[in-house]
Amino acid sequence: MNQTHPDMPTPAPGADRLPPLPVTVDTVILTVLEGRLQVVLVKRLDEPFAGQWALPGGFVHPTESLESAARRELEEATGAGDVYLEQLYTFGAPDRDTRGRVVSVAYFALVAADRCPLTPHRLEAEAHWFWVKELPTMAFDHLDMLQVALQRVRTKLEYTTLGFQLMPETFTLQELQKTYEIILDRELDKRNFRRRLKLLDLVEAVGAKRAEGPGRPAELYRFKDVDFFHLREKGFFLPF
Amino acid sequence: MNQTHPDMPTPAPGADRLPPLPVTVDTVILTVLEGRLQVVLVKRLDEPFAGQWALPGGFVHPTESLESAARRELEEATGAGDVYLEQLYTFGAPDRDTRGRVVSVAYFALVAADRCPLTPHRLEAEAHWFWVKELPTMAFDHLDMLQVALQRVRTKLEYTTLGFQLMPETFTLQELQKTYEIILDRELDKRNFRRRLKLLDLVEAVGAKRAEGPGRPAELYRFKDVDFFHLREKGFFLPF
DNA sequence: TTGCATAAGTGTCACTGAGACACTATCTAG
DNA sequence: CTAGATAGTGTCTCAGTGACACTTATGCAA
Repeated sequence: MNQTHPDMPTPAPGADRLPPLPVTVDTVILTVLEGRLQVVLVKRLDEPFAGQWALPGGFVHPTESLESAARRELEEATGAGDVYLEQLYTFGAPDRDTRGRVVSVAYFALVAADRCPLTPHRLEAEAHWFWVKELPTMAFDHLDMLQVALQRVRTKLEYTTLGFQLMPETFTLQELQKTYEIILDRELDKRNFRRRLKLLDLVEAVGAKRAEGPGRPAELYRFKDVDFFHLREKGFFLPF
Repeated sequence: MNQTHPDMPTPAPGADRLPPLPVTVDTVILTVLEGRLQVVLVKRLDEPFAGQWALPGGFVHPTESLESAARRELEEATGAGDVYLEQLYTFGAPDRDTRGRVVSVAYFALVAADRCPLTPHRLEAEAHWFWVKELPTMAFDHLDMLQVALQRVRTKLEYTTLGFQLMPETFTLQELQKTYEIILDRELDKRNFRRRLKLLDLVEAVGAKRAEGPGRPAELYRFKDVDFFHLREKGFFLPF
């Protein structure tokens, strides 16, 4: 065995101690807005990559957890608190920042469009929603982060209740299906989709209807309180 | 928006720069040995937790990637190179190390028993294989790391070819099934298991047989070269 | 008010994969 | 050559999935 042992003091002495590294969090904030899957990017002011777009991120403060740091970035970027947030992957290639070694813990967040005060028009110049199919050049390895996030979200959408995070309190089944379709980037069958929801007992009608222009008005639904683990035991899947 | 921007120089100046953090990797090294799922733990020599068992780990060197660091720890601990290694999760609770803030990127590895030169008897005193059902008290949050690794391995076993990493070059179908059973901690049906293998076209007979004492000798198999993504398209699952 | 356009909502059938289950084949050792 | 041990194989039932078309409820314009 070797004499490098796990974990060492921050300021404390240590013979085999190596220089500490800057640690940042970067957050992939996703929403469905205007019928498109969109991500928040902020414009960098400083070098390197000044003027380019990047994921919102920043340093981890000494006293906060990684998730707290990510949540702080999230709130600063969108104003939305109490949002679904999940650790994605940690990027630590030695050359990922041209200035020196920086380790970045990436998170992703799903924000319901109605809980997110930002729209493309209300945003200040330095932050914008971007359609994930129409991205600008991005700084660092942030495009990689986004790709990983998209893959993770699409995969988890099919076997978790992740998609619910993007819906408002009440919604029509068509809206829910549309959200799934936008994220998965393919069409789903209306009847199969609804059969599945009924089978898993995930939603309940609130008893009201909503008319969207002409045509029969749609029932409004809300999510039932389902505990995730119970669903897993029932063989939980949502592969529409 | 705020003025903390993603990523900052290591030695370079910066107004909003925060103190860098020690970054370590810890590796959950798993194998199936003596009919049990086992994990490598090393005995700590220094405080804190001196004398307790911990996952092999250490500092990330300035010039190596996170995965390289994990692989280095892996080789130091087991002598085995060219092993399946995957990033697991990053642990960064402010109080996870009593000496100060340390961020640890956890990895897990699957080592085929026959490629791993260690056995419980050949190991030096300070490192041992432990049955995952009979663990000593562990330092830091390393028990959490192990739990996360076990869950991840069990989940991925069912929809990837992860289990193949634990098999020698050639093997009998019973040995393969046994490996799956040990990791999943439940019994599998022999015929369903084999039907599945045949259906997915994952293995091929090498044409030789092996007699294990009395009884009909077993066919020897090897894994076919299968590309993972092709399998996913075919709706890849291995839920035996 | 009528009817036309629009969107919501609903059921069936065929196929495939999964789980449960028991016997036959091939070898070794005495 | 016989007994004991392990390897290897097929069927049936059930549940979930995908594909598919018509009826119902409303708004609006003539």
